[in-house]
Amino acid sequence: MPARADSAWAEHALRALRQAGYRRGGARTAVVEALARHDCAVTAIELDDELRRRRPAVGRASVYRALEQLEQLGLVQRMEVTRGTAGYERVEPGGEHHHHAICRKCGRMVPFEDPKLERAIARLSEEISFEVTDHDVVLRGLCERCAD
Amino acid sequence: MPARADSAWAEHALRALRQAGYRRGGARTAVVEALARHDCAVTAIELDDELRRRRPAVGRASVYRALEQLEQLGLVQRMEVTRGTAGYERVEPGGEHHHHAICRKCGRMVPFEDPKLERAIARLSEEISFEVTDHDVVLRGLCERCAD
DNA sequence: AATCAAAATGAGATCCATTTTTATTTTCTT
DNA sequence: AAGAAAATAAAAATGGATCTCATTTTGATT
Ligand SMILES: [Mn+2]
Ligand SMILES: [Mn+2]
Ligand SMILES: [Zn+2]
Ligand SMILES: [Zn+2]
Repeated sequence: MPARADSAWAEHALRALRQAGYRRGGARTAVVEALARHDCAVTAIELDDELRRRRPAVGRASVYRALEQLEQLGLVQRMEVTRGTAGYERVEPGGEHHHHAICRKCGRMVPFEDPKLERAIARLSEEISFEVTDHDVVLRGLCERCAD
Repeated sequence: MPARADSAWAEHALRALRQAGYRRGGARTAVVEALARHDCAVTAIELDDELRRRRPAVGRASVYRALEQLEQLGLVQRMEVTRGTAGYERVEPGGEHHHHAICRKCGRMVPFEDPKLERAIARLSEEISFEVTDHDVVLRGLCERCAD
């Protein structure tokens, strides 16, 4: 499960960025810290709203840029949360991660993890003629509240 | 595996549409037939390109409209094929379906199916407090050709 | 076959998340 | 401190998707 306000992840991410040759920069750091505060997927727009009002303000382009770099380094995971908009959430260094069940009615997102599922995916990844590095599983349906 | 040029699916879809109360219409029928011709995901833009040049031409809006209706009825499955663009492919009435491995470099999409994976998902769907009706699995990485 | 309300359609306008551009500021090495 | 490279922000551009609305088609009813 995602730990709330994971500052350990923030440090991990900042370290990895430096390691990858990126210089330190205020905007990118702000994005990392914001991501560390969220325990599930956030959209770039939401992050932009949070960071726009800062002193100094963080630009929208910088948010997208940082997210892309972080995704590239495997520090965040990108997924489509609603039609046409992507959500981002941090990836824990240990490799532990979760997937999501998304309510088609209200949009609520419920995270889950399942070792059996992961095992099936791991096995499958070996079998197919494809060098699999990531995977994504989305369950869709109705959440508790919306189920008639 | 997806059967090539599945006209049985087209008839099935057309029947389901009528059944759902839709009148018959040239544009929608053209979209159904186009989908039947593709054995893996196609984007709305690709369908639009195919159908625009017809006599009479099918409008972009009609393509999107038909796709949404078909998805609503569970006749097609929507998925994000590349950043920001959705792909659609037919859903076989029997419930058999496949998932995709997508190359992050060249975009190639390789379909696969795996009973063990499906079983893991089915079990999981029972366990969580969510009325799961659909699922989607995407493996990402490098295809044979692009793997260094 | 003629009528007509409802449904379907297509062209273009519009929306909006994301990307690109560009001028300016910051970082960091020398 | 100086300079080259990297980072940033604001604005413009892009492009897939959606909306609008005038026109055409459908299918039930006469
Ligand atoms: Mn997993
Ligand atoms: Mn499946
Ligand atoms: Zn819900
Ligand atoms: Zn490839």
